[in-house]
Amino acid sequence: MKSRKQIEHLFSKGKSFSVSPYRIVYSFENAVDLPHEPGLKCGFTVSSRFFKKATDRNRIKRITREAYRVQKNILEDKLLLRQKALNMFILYTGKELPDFAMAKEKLGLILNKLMQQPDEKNTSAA
RNA sequence: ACUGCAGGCUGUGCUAUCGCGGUGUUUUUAAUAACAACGAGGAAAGUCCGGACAGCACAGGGCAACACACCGGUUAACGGCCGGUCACGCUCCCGGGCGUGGAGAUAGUGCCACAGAAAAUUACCGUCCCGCCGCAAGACGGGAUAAGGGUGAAAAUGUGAGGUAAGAGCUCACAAUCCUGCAAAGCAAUUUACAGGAUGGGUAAACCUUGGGUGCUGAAAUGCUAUGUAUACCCCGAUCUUCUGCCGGCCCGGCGGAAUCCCUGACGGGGUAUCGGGGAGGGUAAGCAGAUAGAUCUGUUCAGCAAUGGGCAGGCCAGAUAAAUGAUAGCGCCAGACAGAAUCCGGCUUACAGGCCUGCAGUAAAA
Repeated sequence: MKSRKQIEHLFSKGKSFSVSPYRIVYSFENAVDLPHEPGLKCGFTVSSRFFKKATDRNRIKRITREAYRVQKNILEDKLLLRQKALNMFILYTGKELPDFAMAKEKLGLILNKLMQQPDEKNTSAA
């Protein structure tokens, strides 16, 4: 996610949940622009309140981004199947530096949880 | 070889797979895809100085504010750097090395804790003289005195002699510091020498004085494009779509008459502009420029003690905009410190595991 407007919209209107050191803000949209592309946009952020050094924040974002990249294709397939777009933001709320194995495990849990969210939304909207 | 000091350099490497950023080439209508090379630092940090660049302001001068202050050089500039000079301190193998500092305290005002009599026209003790009382010791009163005591970070330049009632730079000799003049050396700071004068506590990161200097704001600067309320509103100017009479100080005003244009089937009703400039408000949060070829980098050579500068040859070396360097596996070692570009440079300051190099000194061994 790169657009300031989309991010502001996401944080004001989106839903959220937490998985231990992470907090996820997400919002499903109707995929109208590109029906053959998975409309999955994601951003990452770390609070400078807990990590004052820029190197530490970069490290956390890189590890999280890599853990997301390795596992994201299952979510893309599911979105393509349902013709939905998903905007999401992943915030790191922990206070200690994570390692990659832990980040991979947690991102797996997060993606699984997101896979089940579209059903809920469709039923509630209907 | 080890130790210490000083200075400089470096600061995980390779292979494979997957992935990220802009660029180039090819492909595609385009999106895109494939391939290629490149892709954080010595401090990118703190944002402390100085510039470039941009916008605004700007006759000249003054006031205020701010920082600067031995001399010369260097530079785009600097409070940086280099070289020199003086004072003080530390070290020393006594040649030197290192550190700190440098307009003015003799323009003026203020301040100097505690202690001490007194912190700048100093009299507590002491010393001396006079008066008075007393046999005397001495007490009291008046004066002189900065030699001695004690306090302090600091006490009126130090030593000796003369001098005196006792003393005092009061006088003299030597020494110290400062000022003035002058000679020699040096671009200069300054050094050396001579003559005359003075004896004055410290503090200017207290106010202040002197000198030369500084416009203000920062890339969220700034310029352009697109979208759009919008044929909106207000003001000004020009052209014009009107002509004419009366009222009114004037008018784009009011009343009357005549004519014309547009919309509407018509009565009727409505409209009557265009262009340029400005004001006030709203919307968008997109793109491009700024923005990465430069006080540039590498090598070499010349000038210079050096900082630095010139010449020649070659190179192009991050450019994002929620913001790119990661993951996995293997090998290697001392097991990877401090730490992440955001307009760009020159410095300063601070942080930093380990490794390497140079110089000096010491110790030990060998020749």
